Amino acid sequence: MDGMVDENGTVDPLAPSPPPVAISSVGVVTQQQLVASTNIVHLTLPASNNHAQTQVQSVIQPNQQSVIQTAANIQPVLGKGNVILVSKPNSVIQTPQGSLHALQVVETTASDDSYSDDESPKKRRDLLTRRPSYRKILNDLGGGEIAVIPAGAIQISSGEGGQSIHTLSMTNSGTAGAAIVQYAQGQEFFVPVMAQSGNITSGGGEDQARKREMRLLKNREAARECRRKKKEYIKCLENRVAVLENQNKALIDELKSLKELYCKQKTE
DNA sequence: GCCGGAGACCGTCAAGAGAA
DNA sequence: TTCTCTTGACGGTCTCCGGC
Repeated sequence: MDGMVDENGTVDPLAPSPPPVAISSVGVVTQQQLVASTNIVHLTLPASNNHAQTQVQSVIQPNQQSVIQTAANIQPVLGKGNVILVSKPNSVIQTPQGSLHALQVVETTASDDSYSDDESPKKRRDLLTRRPSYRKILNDLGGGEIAVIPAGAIQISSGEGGQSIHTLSMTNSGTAGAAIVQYAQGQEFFVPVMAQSGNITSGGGEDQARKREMRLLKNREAARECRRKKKEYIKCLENRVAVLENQNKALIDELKSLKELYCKQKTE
């Protein structure tokens, strides 16, 4: 999706992504979530007081400088050689030639095999030219699991040894077609319910109407999902714009100071 | 309060792509 | 070839806001 920069420096968000990279932590990075094809990485850095943690967002471009954007000001927890602008709402950590010692960029082999060597040239070209669907983007972003769930409450065990059980409750599950599934922390998603086998009629007109109803219901839900993904995608792009603008600003500032330094040395 | 424009959201249709 | 999924396009509804 990103990583295609034209001669003007503009990034084409619809351009295909390079193979994703994973960030392994060295020291300060305690948690990371790889957002693969957009190459946006969410990191959680320990704040200086050991209480709060600081969310940062990074855009990793394999052949370019990396940018780390922070949602809030962070303390300079990284080693020497890094440029950290903590006075601005969106800080930038520049890593020219790997000067960001806290992070290592490593190639992954497991998360994406779409660039394997035995791919046909045609398929490769398709991958390079075709715009990925929002679903693919969202899957790359780490979400997007779709499940068909029977009516009733579901418990999910996410911790080791059965700790941390979450309960999903389904509302309006008695209505035909679908139910809202509510997650414990207020998140909701919509699950179409499969037609019960006893209710399916074999009559011509009625069957047609039922089929149409099902199609409309599915499409309605698909459209809703598509819009949601599109919004998320646009948000992602906006974040990226902000990150790149900050990077641009930082580079301009750096250039300015280097120029001044050069002029000073020249006059001496 | 009323009206009109803007923006957000929704449902539906249609076309294209990919899977079966 | 058929089916399903995804998404752009279109029109409708609702809400908010500024002007009158």
